[in-house]
Parts: sequence; structure tokens; C-alpha cells
Amino acid sequence: MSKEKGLAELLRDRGNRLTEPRLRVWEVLNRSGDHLTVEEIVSEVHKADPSINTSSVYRSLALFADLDLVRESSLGVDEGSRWELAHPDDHFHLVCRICGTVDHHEGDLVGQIREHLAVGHGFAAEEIDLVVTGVCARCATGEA
Amino acid sequence: MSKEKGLAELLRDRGNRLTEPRLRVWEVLNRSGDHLTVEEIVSEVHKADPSINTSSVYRSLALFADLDLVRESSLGVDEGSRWELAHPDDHFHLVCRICGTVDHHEGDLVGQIREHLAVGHGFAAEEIDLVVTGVCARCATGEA
DNA sequence: ATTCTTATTGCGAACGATTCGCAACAACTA
DNA sequence: TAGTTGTTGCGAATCGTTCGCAATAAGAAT
Repeated sequence: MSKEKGLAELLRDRGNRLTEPRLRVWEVLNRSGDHLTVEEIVSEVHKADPSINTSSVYRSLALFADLDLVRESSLGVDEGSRWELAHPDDHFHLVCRICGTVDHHEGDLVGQIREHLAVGHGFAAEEIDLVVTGVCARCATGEA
Repeated sequence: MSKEKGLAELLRDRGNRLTEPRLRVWEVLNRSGDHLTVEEIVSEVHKADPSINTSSVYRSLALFADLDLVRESSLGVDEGSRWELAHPDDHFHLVCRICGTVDHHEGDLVGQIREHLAVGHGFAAEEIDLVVTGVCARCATGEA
């Protein structure tokens, strides 16, 4: 598969090695594009190889983050942090309070925010972290 | 001062008591409107009364949050959570990567986002958490 | 293939932030 | 002023994450 090959090369360029734990973590992240907690990732990884240690999962994630392959985000103060593949595009998160679904939303909204801040306030936005909690369309109609 | 009186009443209405730790935490939050870590709050509180325990600060904050008097937020995955007075108005946070300043920004931007999501996606936004990291106007001109 | 180098692992201990249980204490009530 | 019970300080417990280290294995060289 071309994706795993790409990972191996990216790692080798930095003098890193493609190992079992890293491969498994990478697979899990790619398979479910969703936001995963470390606990969830570990659980998935263990289905392929129960001998992989949690520390290694943390270390793999940290390495991937350093390579800008994944992104750490938190969808709420009470929640632990979650991990997802790093999307190159601007996007934000819609969290439905009812069904718990987390939608990635790509679109011009983030660009609009960036421009608004640049023009209006002279603030050069680099990272825009937008998490919106509310009720999604499906739950709004399904209820009441 | 009317604010402390207000606090006492709010507490009493729930059968809670206005105590030394709660008062001190409340004072600190009001004095510096900024985002404070628990560590900072504890440190400030100790200037008034070093015998106040950290647990009590946590408990006071939790109580205030329950009363919607304060808001817990985090300005980055690596950072611990921070506390601020709950502003009734929509606002968001501009974090300058250079000088570290955190600006609260009130304005129509959050309202625009809310409308964008409602009209475009049928998503009823309730809580909008927007943290923007970048370079503020002052640092942009001061540099280079 | 075999050997060598050293990045990486698993393990368990350490860590920091937050929470908990509990007996002593103090805020409000009558 | 005494009684009721919400709150405190204390220390232990918990949780997620990180660390140190000896053993292991990935990739390069032969």
C-alpha cells in the first residue's frame, strides 16, 4: 500500500525506523479518520498486537505530530486530548451535544475568520482552533 | 463592595456558605480579569491567606463554574486549563505566539459563525470555543 | 546471510494535576 | 449561645502521561 511506504520513507529521512508499533498506530489512525482518544487507539492497536505497550503508542503519536502527520486536539476541557490525521486544509469541529457525533467541517469559514482578524485587528492568525458545541441538524429534527 | 454581596447571596440561595477560600478565589478572579491557571490562582490566594488549601481552590472553582460565574478553558493542548470570569457576551481568544498575550475579543465574529452554521448547515451552535494563535499587531510591527 | 550500530521497545517507576474520604471546623439559624 | 451541617485542610488515591533503563530489533555495511 502506498501510504505505508510513504510513512517508511518519511521516517527514514529523519533517521527513524518503521516499527511494528508505529505501523499499527498509523493504520488505526488512517482506518478511522475520526478523533480518537489514546485509550481508543491503544485498544485498536491491541487487536492487531496486544504486546504493544501504551508508552509506545504515546511515543508514536508524538513522533507523528512532530512530522505534522497527526494533530492533537481537545474537544472540551473535561475530555482528554484526541488525535486525528493532520488535514492540510483549514477545518473545524462541530460536536453534537445529543448524539456525540463530531463533524469535521472544511469550508471558507476559517478563511473568513483569518481575514477578519487580519483586516480588522492586524492579528496574523496562524492556528485557528474552532470547536462548536450544539445540536446537529439530524438531532434537531429527530427530536420534539 | 456590591460584588461580594452578590456572591454571598448567590451562594446562600443554593444553601451554600460564603467562606474565606471562596471569597479569596473570587477576589483573585475579579482583580485580574485574565485567564489564570489554578497554580496562579493558588499563588495569589496565598498572598492573602497561605493556609488555604489547593483542594479548596479547586472546589471553589468547581462551585463557581456550576453557578456559571466562571468558565474553564484551555488555550492549547499542552497547556493546563485556565479559569476566567464568565462573560455573558460572546467572545473569543487571540493568543500571541511572540509575547504570550491573550486578548479577549468581543464582537460580531462569534455571532457570524453562529449564523453561518445555522443557515448553512442546520447546526444549532450553543457553545463556540474559538482560540486563535498567531502574531499580534504589536509584535508584528515591533519585529523585523 | 551475518554482523554491527543505535533507534526503539516494553516494563515499571515517577510524575503532575486533580479528586476523594474523613475528622475537625466554622457559617449560618433559631 | 448552642446546634446543625456545609466546608475545610490534610493526605492518600487516581488518572493520564512521561521517563529511565536494559533488552531488542531495524536498517546499513560487509
